[in-house]
Amino acid sequence: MSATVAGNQQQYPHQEWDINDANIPLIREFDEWCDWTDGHVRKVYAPSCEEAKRHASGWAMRNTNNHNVAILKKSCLGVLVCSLKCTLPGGGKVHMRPAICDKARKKQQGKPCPNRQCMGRLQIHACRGHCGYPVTHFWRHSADHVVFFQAKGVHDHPRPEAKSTSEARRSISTGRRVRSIASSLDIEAATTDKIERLRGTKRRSSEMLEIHQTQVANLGVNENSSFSCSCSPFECVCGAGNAAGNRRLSFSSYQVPQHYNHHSDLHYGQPAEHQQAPNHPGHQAHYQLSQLAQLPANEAPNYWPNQEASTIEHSSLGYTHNNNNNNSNSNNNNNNNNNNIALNANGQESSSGYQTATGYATSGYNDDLFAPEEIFQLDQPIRADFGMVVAANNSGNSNNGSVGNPTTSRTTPPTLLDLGSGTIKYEAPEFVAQTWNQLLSEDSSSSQVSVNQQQHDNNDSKSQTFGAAAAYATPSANASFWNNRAPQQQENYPSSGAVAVYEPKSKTQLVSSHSPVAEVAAYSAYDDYQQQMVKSYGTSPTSQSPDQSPIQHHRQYRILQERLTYGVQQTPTTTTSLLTIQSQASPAESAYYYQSNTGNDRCHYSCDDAAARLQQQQQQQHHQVNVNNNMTSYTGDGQSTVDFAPYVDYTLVGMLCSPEDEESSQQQNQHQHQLQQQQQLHHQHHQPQQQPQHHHQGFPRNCHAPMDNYVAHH
DNA sequence: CGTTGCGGGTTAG
DNA sequence: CTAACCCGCAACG
Ligand SMILES: [Zn+2]
Ligand SMILES: [Zn+2]
Repeated sequence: MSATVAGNQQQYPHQEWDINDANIPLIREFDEWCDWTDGHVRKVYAPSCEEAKRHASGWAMRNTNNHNVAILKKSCLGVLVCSLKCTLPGGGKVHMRPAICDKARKKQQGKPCPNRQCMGRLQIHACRGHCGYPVTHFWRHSADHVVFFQAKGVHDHPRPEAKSTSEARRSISTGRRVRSIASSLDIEAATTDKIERLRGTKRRSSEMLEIHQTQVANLGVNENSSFSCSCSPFECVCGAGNAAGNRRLSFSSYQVPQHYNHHSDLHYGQPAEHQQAPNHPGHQAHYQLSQLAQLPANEAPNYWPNQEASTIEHSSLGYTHNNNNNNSNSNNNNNNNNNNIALNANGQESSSGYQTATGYATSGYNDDLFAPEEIFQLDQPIRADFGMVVAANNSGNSNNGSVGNPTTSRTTPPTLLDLGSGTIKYEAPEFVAQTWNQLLSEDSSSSQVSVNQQQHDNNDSKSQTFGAAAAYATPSANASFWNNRAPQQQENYPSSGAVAVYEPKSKTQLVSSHSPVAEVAAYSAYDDYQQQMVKSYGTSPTSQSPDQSPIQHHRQYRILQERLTYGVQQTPTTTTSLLTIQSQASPAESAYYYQSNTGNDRCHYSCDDAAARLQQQQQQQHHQVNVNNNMTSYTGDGQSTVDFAPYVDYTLVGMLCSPEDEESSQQQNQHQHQLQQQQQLHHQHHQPQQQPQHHHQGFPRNCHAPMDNYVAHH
């Protein structure tokens, strides 16, 4: 993960910093941008990182009032899934992006499933990854515009489609329908992710889109293969044809050039082995530096008060720890957080695993699938590409694949790590050093954990860190050690538990948010809903089934239009299990997991802290890690893994429509779920997710504990 | 029409 | 005391 903080820390357990800390850690290196951080993660982004400045995330995060001016807090809205949990033709699952705005989100719920064949409705799978509550992201800016990011909790749901995708869909929706939007979605998702990864930082939505397109173009439909392009007949953008061969190329174009973006890039294509990517430490760093200089202070939000950069602490690292902490929530007080955790890096993403998993697969090309809007044709192609690649690499698995992609996938389950990042820097003092002030804020609870993390990071991190640091930093130090930690998680796929059910009619509630409880209810409802569906149609609920009755078709048809909007995703979840399977790469790379952590972990970490940390470190590590790694093949990054998978599926997909595919994907999902469950078992605390808890019930405490200080504004 | 931030206010734990 | 949420407002695109 992240940037390295000044030396010590990492090496030492504490290293970590907390968002609430009064002092800003010195940073050596900046982390590379990660859209899909999962788990308790800490990252430090360069002032030049646009995504960071925008407080962006692949996850649908909405702003939440923590009454702390200095720290921006956001909570996860989860993902929109099909009430029937159908599998897309491609094997993927529906995983649309929830609207950030409450009003818009409400409208999304209850809409027909994008999968034409499916009679299901969209429902929100609320995030309960942080002690039963949604995963939270905290953003703070130092005086020098360095952006500090801290995430708490591991997402217990698949990744929603990329923002760009949803945007595209939206725009499109107005328009026509192309074929399988759904599939597109899936694809896109996959692709985008991939792309992003490839690019690394860049990605913005716009970029993303572009990429997709290009890719698409390149990819084209596959020839024969399974996919056909999603483009509308008239509008085919992708160029279908070629796909495979091109695919890579296309990618490469993007990716390649860029340095690696760490993970992404290379990984993709490559088989696990490559995983690593090149490190290029150097340049990035450089640029960062320069940028830093450039940036005006103003722009940045003030989350962190400026402190200036001082050089600072580095060593301390521990810096500081937080004492001060603020909490993110200001409401009241501040406490401190305590410690920090550290984790490592790499992972950044880790969690996602499930997501990834899903995925992809297929894509759908099926026309069937989608509905009207489908717009995204592009995506599909893309995926294909990816998929292709992946497939090649991994081939075997159909799973999700995972492997390859970083993007989606789960990446990492392994990854997780939280912390990790910060390091203090000595070195580049200039940059970073800062002190924060503290603002307070919530949680940051993290405290303690000292774990380290780095390793993961390493891998991931490798990529992540940029240059400068790299250069000097002790590489070894950080990385080496390792031992530490990196937690990873697996994916827990959420069983659906969380999902809100869409209740037919009435309620369209927004589930997402918060209370764990609500969700529960949903569930049950959900089941009912399904039953109903079944009865009605007689056929299997899921759309998938090839055999639909005419009637169904009609319905679907109708639905399609509605769907336009929705996205589908490929089965992400599955991945996890897959992942495990996979290959893995060398353990080394991968991160470690914390299993425990993962799900619960988070809480632990944040919440429990110390204990958690210990456990994590020790335990997790390896096992998990390995697994993860393997899975991913790709490398380190968590993310990636998953994504690829889809591809793999892809091939399979060709068949797409066939139910089978779905099944496989489902299976995967199941696996994930199982994993999750297992994890959960381990951690009872967490309960929240599984059952319905009502609000606060359970976990919270655990979680809370950590927190500490903050300031309150008010 | 939707995203992003802000911030007042409430409330469960 | 905390933190999760609700809700409205405003700027922006
Ligand atoms: Zn469905
Ligand atoms: Zn989430």
